Amino acid sequence: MKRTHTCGQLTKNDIGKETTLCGWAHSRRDHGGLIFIDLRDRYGITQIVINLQGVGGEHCSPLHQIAESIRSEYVLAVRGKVEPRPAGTENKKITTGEIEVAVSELQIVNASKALPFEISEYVTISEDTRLENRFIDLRRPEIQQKLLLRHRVCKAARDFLDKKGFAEIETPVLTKSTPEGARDFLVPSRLSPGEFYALPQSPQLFKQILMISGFDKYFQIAKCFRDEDLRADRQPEFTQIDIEMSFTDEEEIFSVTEGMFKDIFKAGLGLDLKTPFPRLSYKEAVGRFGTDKPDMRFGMELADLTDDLKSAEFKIFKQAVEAGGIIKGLNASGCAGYSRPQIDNLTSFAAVYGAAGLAWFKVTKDGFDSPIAKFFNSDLQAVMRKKLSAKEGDLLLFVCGKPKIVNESLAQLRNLLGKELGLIKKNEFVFEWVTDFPLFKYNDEEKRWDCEHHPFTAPKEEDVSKLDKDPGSAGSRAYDLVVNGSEIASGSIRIHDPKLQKKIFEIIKMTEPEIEARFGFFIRALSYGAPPHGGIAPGLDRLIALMTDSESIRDVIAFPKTQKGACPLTGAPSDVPDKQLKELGIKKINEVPRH
RNA sequence: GGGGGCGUAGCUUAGUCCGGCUUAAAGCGUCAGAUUGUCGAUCUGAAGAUCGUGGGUCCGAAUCCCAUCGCCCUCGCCA
Repeated sequence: MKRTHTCGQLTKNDIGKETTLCGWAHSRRDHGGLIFIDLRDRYGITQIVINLQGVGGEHCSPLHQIAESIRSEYVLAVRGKVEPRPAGTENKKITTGEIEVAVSELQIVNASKALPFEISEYVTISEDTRLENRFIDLRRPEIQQKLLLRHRVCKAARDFLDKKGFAEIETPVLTKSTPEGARDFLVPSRLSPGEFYALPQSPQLFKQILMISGFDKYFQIAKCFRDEDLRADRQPEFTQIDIEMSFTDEEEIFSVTEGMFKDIFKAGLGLDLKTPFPRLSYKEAVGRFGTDKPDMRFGMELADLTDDLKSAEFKIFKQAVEAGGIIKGLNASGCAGYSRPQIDNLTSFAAVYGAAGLAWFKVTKDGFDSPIAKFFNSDLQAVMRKKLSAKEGDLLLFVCGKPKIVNESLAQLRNLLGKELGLIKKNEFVFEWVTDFPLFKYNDEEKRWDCEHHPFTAPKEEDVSKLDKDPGSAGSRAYDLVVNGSEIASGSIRIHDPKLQKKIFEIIKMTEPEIEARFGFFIRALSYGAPPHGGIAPGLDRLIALMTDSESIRDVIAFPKTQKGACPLTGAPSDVPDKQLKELGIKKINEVPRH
């Protein structure tokens, strides 16, 4: 039997039609002479009815026997007539709920063993079990909707970019290891024993070479690989919508990206995004929110009180400022009622991000209530109130110390409080561009400069002259797109001058032979007429997780890995036969016995 | 590498602090039977558990101790 309709398609407009449906037996409700089966496919559920009276059969009729033998998740093909449900028995929860199919022919296409877990919206199954049985888990409509949304987003991105003249070009998955950023996944080469390919962390160099080759506007929905520890929002392989263009500038890249996101949100969620997205500089973002990816769905901005409070009689603040630190605070509005344990929780939360402590002040009608209030005279208290727009009933929280720690811990506190205080609306997406990043950050451990973004990012033109004497003051032409506190895309205008590219490598303390060995091919490419170019790469997995309100990107990846990088379904990674290793010239290190 | 949480029938959990009325309990699912308007169907009955694994303490361990494995969150890491 060939299906004529899907299980989500038939409505009262189809009443009277003959139809053939194929799908899975979602549930069976057996009333003896009357059997209902919910037939499910990815489009929906249609109730089919096997009625003894209707077909003039008896309990032992073949049709009835087949219906009785059906179990959960059997694959069925049914032929029958679309009929209205008797008045009062309509199911308003499903789109096909006004009709049912009276079965005249019923075929079990394939049986199913009893399931390891129910496909039901009413039970939460542990992720472990779900991933081990992903073939069943992926039948859950909730997951199917997420993957189908992912498809619509990819298609919208492709269609948009195609319309704008971008060409999708594939780049290698087996490529050259260019460590410097994340750890590479390595693949041993059989034909060159002892040598390795690396899986790309991104198609960065290839897309730049495509620009050099004149492809002008490139994109690729590209798999990227990084061998680092996993998180809820980090998988060892992930997908980017990788974009690069020549003869371009920030403005053009922003507008292309904004147009693409407009189409993506329309196609994925039916939402109309307002463009252009607001912009703020790195400096402003860190100043106001403590982070370069602020969640701008709510306020609660940080205030810098370093100069105001360094004179207070409070030793901890004083010492922190003398050591080159800063003092910043935020106003947890309306939280003066927090108990000591609640505040202790906030303190230990901040401690996770390195904060040595949390100074707090409850604003009451009699002034500040805090164990350390006595160290802050009324003038200082007035300044604190003013800078944080505090009113009675508020709770003021301060962290002092190294700027990085103060900003990071307060930014995290702000996010936590934003959630806890219900300042965040559901289904709201607030976009912002963060621009004007510094080009370098200092690496204390290795006593050298590191690239803030990556070494192919162009410095601000006016800062090129600063590179020699004061690299730390140089700005970059990098930009991030942030949505609801998540970095959702990152990019830059690139370096197209081979001499400048070499200089950047030198600043990050790469030696001439290292540069040659790792990036020689790329510098050579830049030397043959490289056009100015730049691009951006939205992370698809995080974007879909955000759009589907998923806790983890594992929910928007069909076959994700666990925290140890394992695939519970296939059992990867796994041992391989010695023969395979031998061919690759690889020897196992004998396990050293313990004791 | 560090911190935290979890692991008990196929699934979801209770029991674990404070060892013994536990013959390890329940709901869902499964299996058998009944059932003509259900849609998380219902009713009757049944089967189903190395309490993650290994070791130890004890008269006695799901429960206490040690080790180990797995999963999740997180710091570091992720140009």
